[in-house]
Amino acid sequence: MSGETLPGVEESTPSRIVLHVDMDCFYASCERLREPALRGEPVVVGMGYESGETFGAVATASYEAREYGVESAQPISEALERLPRAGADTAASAADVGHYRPVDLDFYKSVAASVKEILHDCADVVREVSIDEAYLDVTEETAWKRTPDGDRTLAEGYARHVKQRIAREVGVPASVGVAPNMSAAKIASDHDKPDGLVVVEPGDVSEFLAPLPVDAVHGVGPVTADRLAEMDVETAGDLAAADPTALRSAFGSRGVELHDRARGIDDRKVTPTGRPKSLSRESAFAEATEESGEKREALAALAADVAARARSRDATYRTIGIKAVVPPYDVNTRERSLPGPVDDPDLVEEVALELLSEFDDVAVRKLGVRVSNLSFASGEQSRLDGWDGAAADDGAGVARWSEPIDEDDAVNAGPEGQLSFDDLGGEG
DNA sequence: TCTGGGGTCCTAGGACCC
DNA sequence: TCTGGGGTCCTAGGACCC
Repeated sequence: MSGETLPGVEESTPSRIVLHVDMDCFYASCERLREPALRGEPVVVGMGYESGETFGAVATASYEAREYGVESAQPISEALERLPRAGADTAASAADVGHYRPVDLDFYKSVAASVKEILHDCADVVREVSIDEAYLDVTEETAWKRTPDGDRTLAEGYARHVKQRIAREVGVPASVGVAPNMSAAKIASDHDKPDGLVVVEPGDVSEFLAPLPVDAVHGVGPVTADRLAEMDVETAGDLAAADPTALRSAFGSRGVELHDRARGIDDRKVTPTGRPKSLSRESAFAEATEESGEKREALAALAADVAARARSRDATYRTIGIKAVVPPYDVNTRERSLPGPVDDPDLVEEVALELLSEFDDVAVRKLGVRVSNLSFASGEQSRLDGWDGAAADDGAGVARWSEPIDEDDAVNAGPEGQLSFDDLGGEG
């Protein structure tokens, strides 16, 4: 029922309308965009994969490829066992082959930018979560009211409009979820992939969620799902009915949050995409290595890369860290904070190598470099010039600075933002 | 499931300060 | 001096997400 509030929940404002837009197997869709012969065929996009090779991991598998058991994050070698490569001289029948392509992130970003243009055109507030996913608050653009024939809500029509614009103007499929909050919208978009459109009206949220497996709730991963199962919590409905005190003692504040989500309660506002909190780069060795020169060389390259990326984004950093993954899979992190923010590639390398020295005598399978405690002190003005001012903090409808930069603060350059407006969309 | 890369948030102990 | 409490920062690790 339109406008109905959840039982027991004080709601002074009318229900919001949140869209979650999730591009279907986005990388594969992008490959099909420039190679239409791939439409309807099994497509596998591999990262670290090169044409004709067997190394790398699956970044995205099209739904056709998934039929063969190809999954995201799978080693390419394993994917190839389940779905041989087209064109290879295998014994497989011509019908049971897949098309393997290496990741081409620059191209995907260009496609994503077109999609995001449409999204920003359709909503005042857009939160871009990743290259292929975004939340839109469209409360101002449409309504939960039903159409005169009573068949559907205006919100559904609006969501269909967004979806069709993406399909028509960009040419890639999207699944869209519509609900009165972010959590439910996210689950709704996931509910009927690919090319889905699922609307959950206010008042129907708990009922919609109840039968779903508990890990459909955002924030419930394998570890939490196992622990919940031990508490006989298998579905979102079970979670909603669980004792919040027990959840808190088992999971802390997160437990309470998950309980709320399962009950259809999620008061988070859709806020524009913020600035990054950290920048990192990591890469795995073909096999674990103990050789010092190899490790140092790899780490130095990662350090240079991260530093360059920070500079290209006008970011300074106060903390430099490394990650060293030791077989079988022990993730070690070390970091060091500096007295003040810097933009200094040599220092990133120096500190990273110092931190690495602790791992001189052990074999590592993967290394990473990370900078954090970021500040964005310069270059904002020019970057804002391209902005049309449509996006806003808190949905207030105006772009604004929170406070003028204070000279003293600027000198001391604290880690937290001196400016509180949000970036339009990173490097999209 | 023996595992690729780029992120976010939370927790928890210790240092340090008042 | 063996001893209270609150707050913040730093570091390491863990869970989760796409």
